[in-house]
Amino acid sequence: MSTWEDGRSVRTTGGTYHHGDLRAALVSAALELLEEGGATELSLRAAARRAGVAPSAPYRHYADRDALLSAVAAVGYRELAEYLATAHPSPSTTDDLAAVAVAYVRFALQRPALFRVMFGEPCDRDSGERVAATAAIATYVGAIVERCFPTADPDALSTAIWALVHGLAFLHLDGKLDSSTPDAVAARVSAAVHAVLTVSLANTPEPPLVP
Amino acid sequence: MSTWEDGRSVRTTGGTYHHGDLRAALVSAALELLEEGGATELSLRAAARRAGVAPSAPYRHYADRDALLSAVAAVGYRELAEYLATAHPSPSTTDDLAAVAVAYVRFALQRPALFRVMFGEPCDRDSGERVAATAAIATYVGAIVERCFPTADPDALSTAIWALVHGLAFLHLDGKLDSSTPDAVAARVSAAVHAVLTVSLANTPEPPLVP
DNA sequence: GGTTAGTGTGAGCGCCGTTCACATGTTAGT
DNA sequence: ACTAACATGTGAACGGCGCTCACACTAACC
Repeated sequence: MSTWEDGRSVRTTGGTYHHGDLRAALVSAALELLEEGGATELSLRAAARRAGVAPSAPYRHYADRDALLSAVAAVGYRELAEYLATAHPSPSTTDDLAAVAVAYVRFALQRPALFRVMFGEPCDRDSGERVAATAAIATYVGAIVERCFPTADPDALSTAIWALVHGLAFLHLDGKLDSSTPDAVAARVSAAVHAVLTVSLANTPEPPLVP
Repeated sequence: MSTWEDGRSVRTTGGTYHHGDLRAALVSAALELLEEGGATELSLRAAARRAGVAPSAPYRHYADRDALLSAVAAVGYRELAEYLATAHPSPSTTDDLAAVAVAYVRFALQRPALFRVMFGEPCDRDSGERVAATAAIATYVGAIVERCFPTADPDALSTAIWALVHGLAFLHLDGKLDSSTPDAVAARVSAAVHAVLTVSLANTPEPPLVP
């Protein structure tokens, strides 16, 4: 015993049982590791080390590494949702939409490792937390699109918008698009969103289909 | 010696030196592992095992695991380019563009592990092979966009289009969008592309800015 | 107070990436 | 042709990883 000598006993947030709430402590530890050292540093053992327990302890709370990653991803989704809401409470013009898009990409670039855990890893696609969180994002985007473009096909357009912004995030994240300064990124994202939303049918040989 | 008893000696493609061209053999082995077992199965040791050499041999040709991954990614880029060119040699309408988009997403879903190596991994962003290949993709998309939308801002619109398609690929890959049947995916991609390219300015409160 | 279930421990398995001293085969200089 | 230099592959080793299992402790319940 006496591995930990401080009062890490009862007070951790949302403790569901008596001593220590390791479950939550592991998620925080994992998030810290992610912010500090990127995805490379995130291992079950490292998280356990940081939480002050033996390497095997996490398995009492998470079936395997992927399960912990899913929990981490879930808080990532929540934080992304908050971040977007902060960027604009209820976007209803293309400019508002562009602002939200910029925020989405900024989140990805500010917390690349977390973003990659949320989206880049194939793990536990079907975890309940994950599908719920992504469904929330989808409906959020859907609501925006319906406000901005009431006459368009909401399903197609909202997946398109999400994909556009998501793609911009990943392309910047992977260095396919220059992301040296935040301003340049913001400008590019904004320009891309506006460009795609102002392509007039006049540019195409086909006649416009009135909705 | 006699570790390998077959004729794996001189004939491997593009052999630059005397016996075996391990460099290329490792890439093929890595590609095979990727197709067979996903990203989990891809390790330097496994590739070396499959190539019939000791675990340390690869380090004569690749500085580390990431370097091998970059080489794998490079062939992935080439194959993606071929695949897109096959889908449509010189797209010039929105329908052509949608067809290419569908091909892009289909490639991602047919070879998910390879696609993830190409885009999902943060490794060796600055490897020469990688930047060359992605530059090729960018200019390819740029050419299409210029043919389809001669009056639009080519830079903004082509990054937007690439991001849109790339985002669609990743969202399907990660299960954020249902990808149970190829047809459903193709329909969704096509719809998204068309939706985003037919949003008329009439839907927005702002007056159109003539270019 | 004693049983029982929930939690954490410690040792251990096999795999991984990576390094290093060494062996081998190829090439080049004379 | 002989040797020196070099390029390539070997084998053992290190530490870290995910994961499992038998065991110890501790809280809770009867």
